[in-house]
Amino acid sequence: MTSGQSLPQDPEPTLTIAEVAERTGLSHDTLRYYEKAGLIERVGRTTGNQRRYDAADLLWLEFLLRLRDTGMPIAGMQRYARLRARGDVSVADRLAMLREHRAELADRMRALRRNARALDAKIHHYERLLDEQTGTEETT
Amino acid sequence: MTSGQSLPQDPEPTLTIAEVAERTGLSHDTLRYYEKAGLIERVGRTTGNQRRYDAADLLWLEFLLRLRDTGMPIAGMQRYARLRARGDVSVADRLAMLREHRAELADRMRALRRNARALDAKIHHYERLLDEQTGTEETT
DNA sequence: GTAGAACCTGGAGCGCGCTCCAGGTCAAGC
DNA sequence: GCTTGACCTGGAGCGCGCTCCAGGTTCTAC
Repeated sequence: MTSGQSLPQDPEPTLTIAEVAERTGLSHDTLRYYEKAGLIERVGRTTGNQRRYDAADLLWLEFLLRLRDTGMPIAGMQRYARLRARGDVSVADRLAMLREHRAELADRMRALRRNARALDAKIHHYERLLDEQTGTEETT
Repeated sequence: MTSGQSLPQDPEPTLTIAEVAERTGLSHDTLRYYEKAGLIERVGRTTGNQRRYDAADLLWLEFLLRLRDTGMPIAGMQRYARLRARGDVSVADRLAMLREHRAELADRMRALRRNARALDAKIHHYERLLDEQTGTEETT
């Protein structure tokens, strides 16, 4: 019933911060910062107060990274994390957030495609220009 | 021979900073900042030292915005602007920069599409989940 | 049991891309 | 010619998302 796809296997909190940093590409500092910022719910600890992450933490971090990489600011992720912490009652709100974020992403992707086409045009322009220059110089 | 498409009409420097701000969406401060940073070559001035932009300035600004909006940092734009200032001899270098930038843009767009698909999956998951919840509550 | 690496905390600092401010000059309308 | 709003400059400040630091604790290997 609980998830567990495509990841290590242990549902137990066994990953050190260094291992999670390695897997997510985040730095130790960023992981601690995200936790302090409330993006990650309090991570498990050893008796000696060192963090031990589990597979679910890793999945959640990967999701956060998806939000981040699609342009959601930390404040947005905090809002989402707070909703998530409230459990199933917040599913509708989370869905609304995701839909809105998805729509903004679509807008930005459209804009990028427009700009990419314009860049392509400029590149082609320069390619032609260079061909001419080179041709001219060769005949000199 | 000099350009002049799709824009006002006057090749003369007649646009005040306010007008350029309006057309580009940049603030007055940002326009001055870009000039100070060397992104825009010294803009024309009135005898009273006030800026007057011409159509070419506007085209260049629009191009800069395209670079910015596709993720090029200021330092990159500065490099490009310096090349441009050297004239035709730098066409090959500018082309190389544009190609590299275009390739990075393609990478980022690919990553965005991947992330967008993952978000869609999550959204659909929540939609199904919500349907179930709602259904359950209705029968209560 | 001890060395050395990994980890902890709170808080300061940084790079980026602007944005704001103070204190002045200029221009357009009356 | 005067007012008022737009503009000027140099430089300080800001919000974001980390990143670094000091000073201490814990873990691992020997």
